[in-house]
Amino acid sequence: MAKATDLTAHTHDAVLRLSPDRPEGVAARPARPPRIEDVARKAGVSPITVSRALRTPDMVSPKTRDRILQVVEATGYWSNPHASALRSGRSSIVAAFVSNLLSQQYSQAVLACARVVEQHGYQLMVGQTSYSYSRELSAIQSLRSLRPAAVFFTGVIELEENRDLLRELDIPIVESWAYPRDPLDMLVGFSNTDAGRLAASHLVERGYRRLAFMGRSGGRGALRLSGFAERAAELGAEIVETIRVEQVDSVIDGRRAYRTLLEGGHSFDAIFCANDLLGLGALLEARQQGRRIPDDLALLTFGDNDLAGELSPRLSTISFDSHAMGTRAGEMIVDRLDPRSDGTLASSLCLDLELIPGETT
Amino acid sequence: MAKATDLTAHTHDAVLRLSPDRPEGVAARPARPPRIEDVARKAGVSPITVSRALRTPDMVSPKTRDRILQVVEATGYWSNPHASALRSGRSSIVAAFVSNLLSQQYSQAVLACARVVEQHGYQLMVGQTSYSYSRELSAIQSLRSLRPAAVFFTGVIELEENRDLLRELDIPIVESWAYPRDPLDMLVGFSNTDAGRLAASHLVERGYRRLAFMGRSGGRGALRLSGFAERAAELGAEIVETIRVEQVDSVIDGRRAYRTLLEGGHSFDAIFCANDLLGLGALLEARQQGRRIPDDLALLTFGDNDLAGELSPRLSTISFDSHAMGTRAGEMIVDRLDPRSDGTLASSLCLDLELIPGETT
DNA sequence: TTGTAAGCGTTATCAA
DNA sequence: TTGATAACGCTTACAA
Repeated sequence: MAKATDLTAHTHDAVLRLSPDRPEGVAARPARPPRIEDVARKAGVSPITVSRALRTPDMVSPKTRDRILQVVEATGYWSNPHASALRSGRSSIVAAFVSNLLSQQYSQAVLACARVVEQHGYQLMVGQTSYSYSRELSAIQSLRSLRPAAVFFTGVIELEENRDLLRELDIPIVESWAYPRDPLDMLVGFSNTDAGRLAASHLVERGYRRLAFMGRSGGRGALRLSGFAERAAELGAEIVETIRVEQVDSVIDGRRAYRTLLEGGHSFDAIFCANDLLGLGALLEARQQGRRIPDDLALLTFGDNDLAGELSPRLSTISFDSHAMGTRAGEMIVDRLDPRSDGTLASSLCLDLELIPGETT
Repeated sequence: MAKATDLTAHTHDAVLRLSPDRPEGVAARPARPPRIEDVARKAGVSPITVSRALRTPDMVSPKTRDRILQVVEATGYWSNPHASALRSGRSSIVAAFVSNLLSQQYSQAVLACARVVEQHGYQLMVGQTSYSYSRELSAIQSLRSLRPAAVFFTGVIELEENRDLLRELDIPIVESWAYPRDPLDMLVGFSNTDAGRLAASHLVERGYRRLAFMGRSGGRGALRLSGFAERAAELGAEIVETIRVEQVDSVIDGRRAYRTLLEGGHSFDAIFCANDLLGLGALLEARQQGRRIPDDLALLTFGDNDLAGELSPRLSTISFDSHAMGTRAGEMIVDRLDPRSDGTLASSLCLDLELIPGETT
């Protein structure tokens, strides 16, 4: 790939420099940001009143409040989140932990969540847990002193010890991407078991009987497989081979999984790929190897990947709305954190799965 | 897409619950995390010595240090980042701002950067600026009181006022994704102008003369276009049409751009797509419309998207290593923050671009 | 090498 | 409705 070097000549980019109209004589902002005390002095009140004007405006008289807000505006005051967090024991940070930052689905959910919480004055801090219990533990450890306002996981916490630690944080927690019976706190999920069942139903309905499965070996992959196997058995179809993959970072993993599947030597007429990149990779590899799809081989994938519907043939897929998932998670969080909330927002939600038939089944 | 509902029955996921071997009689951890004072008391030293043992181990005698670290381990102590940041005026947060969180390239760079800084005890906070000056401003505003240890931008800061604000933070700043003459501080970039020039050279060399361009209308898109136009003119090729797109979120935008291009009515034999999703979309749309590639139409794209090389036909592309970019950015940051650094690490780097010929030119 | 004292900027608590 | 005071947990500055 690209190497760094100073030997080759590179053309400098003629980057646009926009100079705003800055009034004459206005000095550059001071290096030290204004403190609450500066605002208080200029508004002729005490610091605590400024704090109240910003945090609980109802407790300050409209006249005083307006004067303060004017000074805040003029000085560009922004409260120091560290001081605030230290004193109050609660920060304005919402922590989000993603199993894999490179996966578009997780990013999408996190981004949607960020949009919602940012509108309510919180900031999203993203971390990665890499599907690992130890990474999960150190992530949670750091939360203990970070004291975020809330946490959002793109997954559920399995390790009992980590669950205990999280409960002790005593903050809103949103788990997602599955539909367990006993979430830690709040949940925006979908049923992975149903995803597998739906896959088997669809494939059998289309006449396929010799089924293969490929998916991640971890938690949700296993759930999808169990639903798939269960339903296939009910319908009298056979699962001839199961390919488990440790980590999926790119379509290349899907190509590899497909080749591994072939090496098994079993004959199969359909594959359920319980991960979007695996599905994409399998499709590309199978086509390249000259398999006619879906005549020689049917492919059904799982995941909210917009590329599935764009390829030709369009990939049949079981999908859910990861953007909505993040939005709902954000809404649950800000609702729980809002003292004026009436508490009627559901704290557990199971999103529907949608089978989007393409041209591969 | 998927709707949320409570009407449909969903199968609960039988989520694995792992119970670790926890020694009998050991109480659950206290809800209040241990403070430095707790550690100090147990180790028989003063709090400041604990602080030094963790932050500047060389200043503490090995014997004392070991005793302290043992207590730290036993108690699960983790310093309160807010208190630390408040007192020292510097937090362990590295802020990263991405133009578009959904773009794989940016995520990849940010993730790589996160890996590096996390190994040095920093935590990455991700924000999005959405290619907008006002979002950029509010992002920078929040940095003033967050006092992060450093900032990483997947882009360069154009607005002079925002540049001033950033300079006043007086922390390491890494800009990227371009090669301006005057970076704010540190830089890991590549030349967008050269990317455009390289594209024109390649297409003309392959015999194409009637060229079209599609790209984002913003800063880097404009730079790629200018290099492309410049070089095309030098080589006597004509740019028959230019499609500018405001925002690119998915391959669908590329499909749309291609259709817009057709509506122009000009004839062209090659397109340079200065954005990977535009290129992917254009390829899919052109193929669907029955264009033979590259006989009827050549396609060259720009961007570090691993899918380009996986499709058939493989997309010819001008690529750079976004992962390396993030890694370098992280290395620059930790080097600058490390008091023991000898300061020999280059603070500006221009990555090479690589033309990867596929089957579309 | 270790310790003492003070303070970072905010907000909880109590008082007016 | 507003204010005085103290404290959140850590690290700087200085002293021993």
